[in-house]
Amino acid sequence: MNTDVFLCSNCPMTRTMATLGSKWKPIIIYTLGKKSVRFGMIHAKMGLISRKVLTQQLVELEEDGIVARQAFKELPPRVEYSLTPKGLELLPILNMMTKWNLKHNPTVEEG
Amino acid sequence: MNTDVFLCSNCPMTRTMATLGSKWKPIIIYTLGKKSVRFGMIHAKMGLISRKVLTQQLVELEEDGIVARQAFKELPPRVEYSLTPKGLELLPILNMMTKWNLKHNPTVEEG
DNA sequence: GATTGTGGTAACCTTAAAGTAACGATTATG
DNA sequence: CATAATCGTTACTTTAAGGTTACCACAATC
Repeated sequence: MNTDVFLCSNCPMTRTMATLGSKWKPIIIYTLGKKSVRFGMIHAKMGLISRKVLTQQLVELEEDGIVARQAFKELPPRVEYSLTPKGLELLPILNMMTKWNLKHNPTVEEG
Repeated sequence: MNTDVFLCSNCPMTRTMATLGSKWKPIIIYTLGKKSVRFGMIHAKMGLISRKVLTQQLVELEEDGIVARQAFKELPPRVEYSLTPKGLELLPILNMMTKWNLKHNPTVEEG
């Protein structure tokens, strides 16, 4: 019988979850999709996220090479975010998660 | 231009992340794989998780229909956990996440 | 009658993530 | 010189997740 202990710190799945597994990151990635989107527009689309947290998450996503940030030297400032190739490759995974959920969870109507 | 606000509460991806996106759940699912595994064995394999948290996560996974719990009427007690069909369908998704990470993140050797 | 093995539970504490509210920089506009 | 627009930052508070320790039930064994 296999009794090897699973080593979290070195597990690619755990690292992926550590990268994506926050409340907002998957939604940010989905919101960006294949487009380049301004900070204010991301914020508006996501509705309830605070600007502080959105900034934080975007910085982390950029550090992880998932999102690219492009700042234009204009005033008032304009900053656009888009997915890198690495980030784009997450879209099919997020899509599978969506399909899995739709298949197994009957849609809940609230309110 | 599309300015629709994204509704998190009704988003299948967000619901999926809410279901899976904890520190331990993906590892539990991966540890179970296609087998039926005793509580103590899961705990031993996962190394650092506390029994309290493991119990908690297993209860939630069972409530979400991802894991099945089978208690044998023996003493000392024996309880085995396994993935339901719904849970088994997560394995390829977790696998894609693993592949994505291995492709993009050079393995880090620590210690 | 003390010890072992198994799958838990209960009470409490710590830490990490997220939320809130106010402010900063810069230029154009009125 | 006050206001608006845009993308932030800073300091502080709240909330949720996870961790720690000790305990319980029950039968078999010594």
